[in-house]
Amino acid sequence: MVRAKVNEMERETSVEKVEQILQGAMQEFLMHGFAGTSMDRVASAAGVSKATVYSHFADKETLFKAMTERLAHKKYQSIFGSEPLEGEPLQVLHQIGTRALEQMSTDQEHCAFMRVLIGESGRFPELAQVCVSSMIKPSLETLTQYLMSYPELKIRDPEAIARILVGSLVHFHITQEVLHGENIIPMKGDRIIDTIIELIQKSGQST
Amino acid sequence: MVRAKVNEMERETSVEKVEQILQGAMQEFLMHGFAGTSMDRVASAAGVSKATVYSHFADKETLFKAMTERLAHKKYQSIFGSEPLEGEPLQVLHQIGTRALEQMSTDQEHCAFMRVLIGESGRFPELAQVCVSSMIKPSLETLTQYLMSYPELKIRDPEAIARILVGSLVHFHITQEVLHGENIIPMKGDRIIDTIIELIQKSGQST
DNA sequence: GTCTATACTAAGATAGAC
DNA sequence: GTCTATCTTAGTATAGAC
Repeated sequence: MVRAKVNEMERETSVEKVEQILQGAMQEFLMHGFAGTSMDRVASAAGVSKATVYSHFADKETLFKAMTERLAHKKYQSIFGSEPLEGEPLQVLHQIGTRALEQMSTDQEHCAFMRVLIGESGRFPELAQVCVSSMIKPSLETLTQYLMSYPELKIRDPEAIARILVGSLVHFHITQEVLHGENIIPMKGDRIIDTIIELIQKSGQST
Repeated sequence: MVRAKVNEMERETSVEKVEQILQGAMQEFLMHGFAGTSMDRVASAAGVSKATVYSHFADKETLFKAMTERLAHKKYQSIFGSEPLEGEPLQVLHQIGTRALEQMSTDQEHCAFMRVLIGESGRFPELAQVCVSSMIKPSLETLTQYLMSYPELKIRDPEAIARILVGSLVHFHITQEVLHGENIIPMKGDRIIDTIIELIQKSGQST
């Protein structure tokens, strides 16, 4: 009885440490990238000793991968995890776009995550693929499914439209916030969304 | 006379070295990022000693910035430097899109450059802005001007359309090649281009 | 201007005490 | 399981010879 309790507590303590380490790792890796991050700083940010970090993660690379995969899942949830919207399809698309832009520009973590993911994709190709599978693919599929469920929109290639929609918004985010272009090529994000919706709408009317 | 000649030769030798160093720096920085690159390897790749590198560039950061700015200019030229296309506007747009996708997917350097630029944009915000000014802004402006010069296309917001066009294609490149998603979410780039052209065309017909 | 050799610092990883 | 202290390597930058 007592023995079991102790084991349980030990396990919980350990889980807490792992959580702390992942938090600290996230903070440092997101800020400085893989090569720019030192294990000393990770340990310090996590509030544990460096040896403790190494007792839970074999090496820097393992820790980095664990951190990134967890974050990919979290980021996908934060954009597509909310309950599905109901209503007129074009209006729903408008809301989805607005919500996505809002999410990306509000969340500083998202900016940092994009930098690290893309920046390290050459040295960690499998990791980039995990993120494609767990974030981008489901996003595109969800959107495609939605578009296909409204034949009255008369969309000839829903997959391509989904890519155009996502691509335009993500690229807008990259130019404005990730690359700090807000003051150089200023623009309201709404114009992108409005224009795409307008294009989709009119393409359905024509012919 | 002789004195001038010697000066000239010295200067040329020096310019050659600078060129070598920038070449070596490009190779290393593009492959390993800023923090992941060592000045030893840069010197080695350039075929000069480390001290020579430091005699031409104050420090690692200065060298990195010089390399990046030069490359930004080069990349812009390679996509928008070719002579302007003539012909039916929608067909020209199609050619521009195809050429851009072709360029990006053929040129391995472009992939690496995107990784570094985005990956380091948090630590080098001014550098990212230089690239926005010298690559993205002129690209968008050129396209916008082109779209505006054909009022028969009946484009309501040319700037937004330019962003959608560029954004869709660049994001496609990012998902497929930069993030290695080709086998996870396969798609022919032509579908993106065809669909956008179709949308523009139909939006002009409608109403 | 360019090289070799080196000073100095920081980083990844581990040994050994508790 | 966790910590402090330490080993070892590697990296930035410079001094001094030619």
